[in-house]
Amino acid sequence: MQIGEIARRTGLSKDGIRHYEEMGLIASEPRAAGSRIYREYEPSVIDTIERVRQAQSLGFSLKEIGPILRAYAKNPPSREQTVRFLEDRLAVIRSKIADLRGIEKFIRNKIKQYS
Amino acid sequence: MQIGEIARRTGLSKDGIRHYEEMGLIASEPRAAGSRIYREYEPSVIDTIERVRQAQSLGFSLKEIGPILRAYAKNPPSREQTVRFLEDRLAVIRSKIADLRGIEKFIRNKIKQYS
DNA sequence: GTAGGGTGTGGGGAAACCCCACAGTCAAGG
DNA sequence: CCTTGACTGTGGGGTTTCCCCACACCCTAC
Repeated sequence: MQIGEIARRTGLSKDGIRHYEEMGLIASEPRAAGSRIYREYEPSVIDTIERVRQAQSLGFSLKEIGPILRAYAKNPPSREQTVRFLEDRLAVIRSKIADLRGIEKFIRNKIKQYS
Repeated sequence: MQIGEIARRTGLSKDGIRHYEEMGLIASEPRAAGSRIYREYEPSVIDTIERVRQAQSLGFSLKEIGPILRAYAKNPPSREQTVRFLEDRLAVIRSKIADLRGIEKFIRNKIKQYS
């Protein structure tokens, strides 16, 4: 598969895909085309990209996701590990929510003052 | 006041202060020192920096904050304008909260699945 | 006069891409 | 056979909010 199709199927731009590849999140087989080299992807990278996006939505950076993907591929974590992991993330998300709630409250108070 | 004192009083690093200045958020009087020029700040920039930080916490980028500061200095907005403005921000914050809640729910479901 | 603190500029880096230009590849159509 | 159009590659710059050097100069105190 060429980069364009991966892009269409994942919604991630070509630049984004190349970026993921540079970051070591996905891999391609170089295919010679005249004097040039084109990237040839296996369809499975689509799944990988989707997993990456999920991990991102959990608040991980791409740099963190690389090791995670690799660890996962080598030996999928136990249920317990997974649960612990998810609970950690839950805590992170909740603290972000708490921060935003603080801001929300701040704004509401301001509005009260002004109206 | 020199940059170091501003930094100490605001918690913003010297680099950060120079950055704010480049962005046009604060100003300094150049003061000659031998063959060099040092920045000399008025104490009021401390307040300005604090206002900038507040605006940031409301979700504004530095680029947006410049015009806001200037507009505010020229003619402070009416109560109505202020309220409308704050309500907009409130909406933004709330939608961010909603996004995070979605993620929270997602993680909670995952945890249920696994445990 | 030298040490120690402050300050200046310039440059590189981080995050996760976007966007543009220029150029080569390839298949279809005339 | 050649052109056209869609696709791809690389290289470079830009975004945002600073951080972190390195090197050099300023000034004060001892």
